[in-house]
Amino acid sequence: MGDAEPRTAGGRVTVKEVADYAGVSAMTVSRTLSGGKNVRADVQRRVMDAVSALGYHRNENARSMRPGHTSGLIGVAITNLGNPYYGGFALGVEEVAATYGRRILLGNTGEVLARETQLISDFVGRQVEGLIVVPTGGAGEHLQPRALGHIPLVLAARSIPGVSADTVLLDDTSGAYEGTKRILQAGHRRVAFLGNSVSVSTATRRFEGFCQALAEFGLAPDPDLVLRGQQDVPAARRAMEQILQHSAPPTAVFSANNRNTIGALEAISAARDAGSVTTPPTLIAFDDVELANQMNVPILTISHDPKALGAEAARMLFSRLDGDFTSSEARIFNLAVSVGNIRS
Amino acid sequence: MGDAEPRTAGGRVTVKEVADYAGVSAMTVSRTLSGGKNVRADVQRRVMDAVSALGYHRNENARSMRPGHTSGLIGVAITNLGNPYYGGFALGVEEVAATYGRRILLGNTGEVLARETQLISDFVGRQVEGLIVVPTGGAGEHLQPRALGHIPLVLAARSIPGVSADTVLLDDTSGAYEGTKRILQAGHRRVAFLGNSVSVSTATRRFEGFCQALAEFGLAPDPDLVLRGQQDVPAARRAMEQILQHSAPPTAVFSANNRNTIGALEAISAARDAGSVTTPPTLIAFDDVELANQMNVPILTISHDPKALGAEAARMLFSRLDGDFTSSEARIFNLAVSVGNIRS
DNA sequence: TACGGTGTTGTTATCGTTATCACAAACCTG
DNA sequence: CAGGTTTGTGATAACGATAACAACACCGTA
Repeated sequence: MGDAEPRTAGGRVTVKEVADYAGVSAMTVSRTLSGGKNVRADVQRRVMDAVSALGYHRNENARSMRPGHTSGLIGVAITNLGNPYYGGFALGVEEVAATYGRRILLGNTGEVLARETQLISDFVGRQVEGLIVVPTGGAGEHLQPRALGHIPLVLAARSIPGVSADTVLLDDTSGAYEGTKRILQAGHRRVAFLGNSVSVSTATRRFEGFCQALAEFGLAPDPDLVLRGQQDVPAARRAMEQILQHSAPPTAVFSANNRNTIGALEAISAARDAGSVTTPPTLIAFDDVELANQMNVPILTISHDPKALGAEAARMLFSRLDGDFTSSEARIFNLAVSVGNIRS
Repeated sequence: MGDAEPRTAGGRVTVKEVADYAGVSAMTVSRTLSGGKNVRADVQRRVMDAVSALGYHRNENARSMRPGHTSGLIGVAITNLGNPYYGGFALGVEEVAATYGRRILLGNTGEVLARETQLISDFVGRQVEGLIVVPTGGAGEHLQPRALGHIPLVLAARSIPGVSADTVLLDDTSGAYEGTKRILQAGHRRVAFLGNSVSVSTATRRFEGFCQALAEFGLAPDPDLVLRGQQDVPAARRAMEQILQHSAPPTAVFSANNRNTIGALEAISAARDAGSVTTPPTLIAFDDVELANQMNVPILTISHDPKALGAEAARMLFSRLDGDFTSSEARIFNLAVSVGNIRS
C-alpha cells in the first residue's frame, strides 16, 4: 500500500511497458531514447516521465542483437589480478576502453591454460568486439582466428610462438641487457639470476638480455646462480635464500619480475636481521615495486608503467575496430623501459 | 583458394548456418549443444563437426534474452584498480563468481560519483544479475533499488548513509582502536593521524577508533598532527613531510590506508637520508603493504586480506541470487582485521 | 493388425529492441 | 488550392536462440 512503484519486483521493465504507461507505441519510446528525432516535444516528455516512473533501462543485450549494432564489450583475460602489476595494466585498458564507450569483461586465468581457453571461448560467445589477453604461455590453438570467430586479438606483455596477433611487448631483452651492463660496468662480476616460469616469453627474453650483457664482458651465467620458475613471492624468497647461502655468493642479483624482487628483498632483509648477511648484494630489478627504492639495499630498477602497457594494448585494439588499421599483418609494439641508476 | 574456412570474415556464425552445414534443423543443433538429449548419436557427431568446421560459438546474449535465462554477468564497480588493494579485491570477486559460473563486468570509477552513476546504469542495461560496488561516497540516489531495476546490490569496504544494501565492511573502528591502544600501551603519547578523503566511510570509522583509544588514555588528537584527505601517494608523502617538520614531532603516526602508509614511508626514508630525522616515528598502518615490514621503520600493521573482502562480497551477492537469503533486510558483514605486533 | 508409448526431428512463436515501411496530418509553394 | 514535401506516429519483421508443440517412425503388445 502506498507503493509508488508501479511494477512489482522480478521481471524487468520493457519498452512495451513504458509505451503503455506513456500511451504511445514502442517505436515512439525507442525513438525518444535514441535522441528524439521526429517525436513531438510533449510526447518526449511523457515518455521520459514514464521511463523514470518505471525505472526503465534499455536492454543492451537485446539492442546489440540487431544488425549493425555491436556489444560494446571488450574481453580482457589477465593472468593474475592479485599482482599489482596487472591491476595497473587492467586500469590502463579500462580507461582507454571507457573513452571509446566500451566496457570490459574481465577474467583471471591464474596462469592456467585451460581456464584461459574457457574464458576466451565464453567471451566470444558474449559477442565481445575484441580481446586483450595476457597469455599464460601454453600452446595457442585457442588463440587462432578461427577459434576466436575472427575477432581482433591483442596479446599483451607476452607473445606466443605460432600466434600471429597484434602484440604489445616491453623492451624486455634490451632492458635486461642495459641493466645488466650497467651493473657490470660498476664492477660486479658475479651476478645471479632470479626468473619466473620458463614458458613465459618475458622470462626468456629477459634472460637473453642478461646473458648478452654477460657475454659482452666475457662472462657466462653460473648455473648455480640461475634460479628460474618462481611464480610467487614465497618461492622467490626461498630461491634468494638459497643464493645467499651459496659458498661463493654473488655481489649482484638480477630479478626478472616484481614477484622475484619482493621475495629477494624479503630474504635479504631477513638474512640481515639474522646477521648472516652484512653487505647485501646489489639488485637489478625488472618492474617497479612500491617501496623497493626505500629499502636499505642497493638497487637498479628497470622500470616502466604497466598502465601504459594496458593503454597501448587497448589503443592497438581500437585501431583495428575503428578500421584505422586494416592490414592482416600483425603489429608488434615495443614499450620502452627505462633503466635508472643504482640507488642506495 | 584452398581456404578451409567456409565462412568469410565479419558476420558471426549462427545456429542456422551450422544447421544447414550439418543438414539438420536449428533445433537439432540447439539440442545437441544443450546436452544432446533426444538426438541420434551420429547426428550429434555431424552437428559437432559442423560446429568446429565453422568455428561456431553460441550467442550468449541472444540466449540470455529468452525467458528463464539470465545473463550470467555480475557488475563490479571499483574506485581505483591501480591500487593493489582493489586488484586483490577484484580477484576475490572474480574467483567466487567463476565458481558460480558468472563473469564479471568491471568498471573503474576513479572516485568520481558521476562515473559511478553512469557505470551502474550501464551495468543494469546490460542485464547484470547483481552488482558489487565500492562506492565513492557521494549521495546514493543512483544506488536505490528503483534506480537499479531491483537488482541485488552489495556494497563493499564502504557504506553509504541512506542506502540499505547488503554490505561487507572491515572492522575499521575496532581495528583502529586496537592498533592505537597497542601503541599507547607501548608508551607513545604523541600520535599523528594520516587519513584519506573525509567523505569515505572507512576514513571516518578509522579516525573514530583512533580517537576512542586516545580518549581512553585521557588524550585528544592534536589538530596539528591530524592530516586528512590524502588520496594518493604523493599527497600522503607531502603530509608526512609536514608532520616530520613539526616543532614537536610525534613519536608515532597512524596511517589510515595503504596510500598513506607508502607516502609516509617514503617521507621517512627521504628525511633519514637527508639526515633531518634520526629516530623515525613508529607507524600504525591500516592495510597490508608489500615490503612495509622490511623497511627500517618500526611498524604495527592492522592487516586483512582484500581478496577475502571481495570473496565475501561475492558470496553475499550469490546468497541473494540463489535465494538462500531472501529477507529484504540488509545484512552487514564485518570482516575481522588482525592487529599484529610492533616490528623492527 | 490396431494401439499406446517412446524417440527423433521439424515448425512456430517468443524474448526486447529497432530499421523499414506505411500512412496520415501538417506544412509549403506557386 | 492542387501537388508535393516534411513531420509524427504505428504496424511489421528481423536479430539468434530455444521452449512448446506437432509430426512421424518405430517398438512391443494384445
